[in-house]
Amino acid sequence: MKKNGISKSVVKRLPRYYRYLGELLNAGVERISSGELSKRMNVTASQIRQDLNNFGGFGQQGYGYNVRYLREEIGKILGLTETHNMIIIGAGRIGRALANYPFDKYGFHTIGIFDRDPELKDMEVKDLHVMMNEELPSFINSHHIDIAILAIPKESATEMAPFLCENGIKAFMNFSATDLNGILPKDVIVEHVHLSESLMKLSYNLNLKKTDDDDVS
Amino acid sequence: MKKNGISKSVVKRLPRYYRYLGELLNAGVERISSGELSKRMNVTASQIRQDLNNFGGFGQQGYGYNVRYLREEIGKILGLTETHNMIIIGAGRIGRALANYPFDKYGFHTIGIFDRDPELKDMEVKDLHVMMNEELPSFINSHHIDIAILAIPKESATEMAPFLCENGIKAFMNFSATDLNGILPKDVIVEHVHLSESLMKLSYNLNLKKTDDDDVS
DNA sequence: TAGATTGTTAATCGATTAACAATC
DNA sequence: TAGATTGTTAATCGATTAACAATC
Repeated sequence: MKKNGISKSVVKRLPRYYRYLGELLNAGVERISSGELSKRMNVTASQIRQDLNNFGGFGQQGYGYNVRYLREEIGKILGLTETHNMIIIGAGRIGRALANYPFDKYGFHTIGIFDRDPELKDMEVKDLHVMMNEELPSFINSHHIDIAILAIPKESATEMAPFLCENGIKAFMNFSATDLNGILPKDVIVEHVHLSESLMKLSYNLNLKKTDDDDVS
Repeated sequence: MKKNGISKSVVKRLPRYYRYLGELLNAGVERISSGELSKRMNVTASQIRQDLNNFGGFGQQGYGYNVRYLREEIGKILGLTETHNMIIIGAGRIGRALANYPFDKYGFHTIGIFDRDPELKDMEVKDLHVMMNEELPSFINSHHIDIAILAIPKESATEMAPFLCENGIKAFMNFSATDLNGILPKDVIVEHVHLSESLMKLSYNLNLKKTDDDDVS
């Protein structure tokens, strides 16, 4: 197995580069130097060059980087040249909102949304109809699913995630308040979105600022 | 101004400690050692002790940490002892889903939801009625708002965020695909939730795994 | 060619882990 | 008291920044 030499910090920055390059492209900018980009993105030019050179030399001395080309290359690295099929587990407000979210723009297509509540069966969500959890195994079996989005409470998530793995799911975007620790095969990929914890970080910083301001006065 | 000596990496872990301690408390666990907690959380015991000792000595040699006490102290550090009022900008699916999200559990109360679309005016969302953006200044003025959640597209966000700052907002939870770079006062706090970029990270890792698997076969 | 800017090596900085004396 | 486990210092590791030779 090829060892993965790229650090998480670098990978986390790739989508951000991709986004800025997209904006530049839209603005009709043809080329950009690491120095210019660093100013826009509020990072060091050094970091940009280091990050990119993990994957190859995409620039040219004396010229900089071709915006379109660099964006395409980062897209390839991120796997955005292929489309990804997703299912959403949970047809509550969050699940439905995510089904309507414009992920298609980047090739992430939601092709199924599931719930356990019979009341929601067949409910129309975007261009889909809510299916029951019992239908999951056969659906997964007959479609190629890359990602399952868990839009359910943590109790359901700890139950559903292993079940989905048994049925072949290899990657999750998890909105529930659990890390799914120790209940999934080690090769399964999980991306957590802990909304409450994001608010807590905000709260911490607000609290900090308040204390600082008090010191000043 | 008291300089903030706590690193972002540490702060990011605090809500997670808080969550695990809450689970332990619910499970009736009275005390826990850094070693025990480290196993559950998949971090080193050293890191836990280092992290906590940034804020004070909450443990006791030979005993460990009292779960209830430690959780309370982390709650204080995170500012969860006070309630926070929030407004949601954007009454689309995401905005409405967030209005119904159980943030109240941690003292984050949504007291207003706004949109620019007259069609949505007065629409019922949870226990609220959608207000128009024009009403924002007077609403902010007559209520104490800690956080504004931006559940709008990036074009609207780059317009609304500075406007909200002018009207006294000091912290944002930003769901739009922009960093709001350079358009806000430096003391304003922003927490970004870039959902598309989370999917891209997933995609990167899926891509990586696929390549690795190919090497093996 | 001269100027600009990359790719890359070396230096610095910060975060994580290890170790252990203090102490409950 | 002896055993356990913290708080904290020291060592290691990794990530970021600086510097500069290569080169377009």
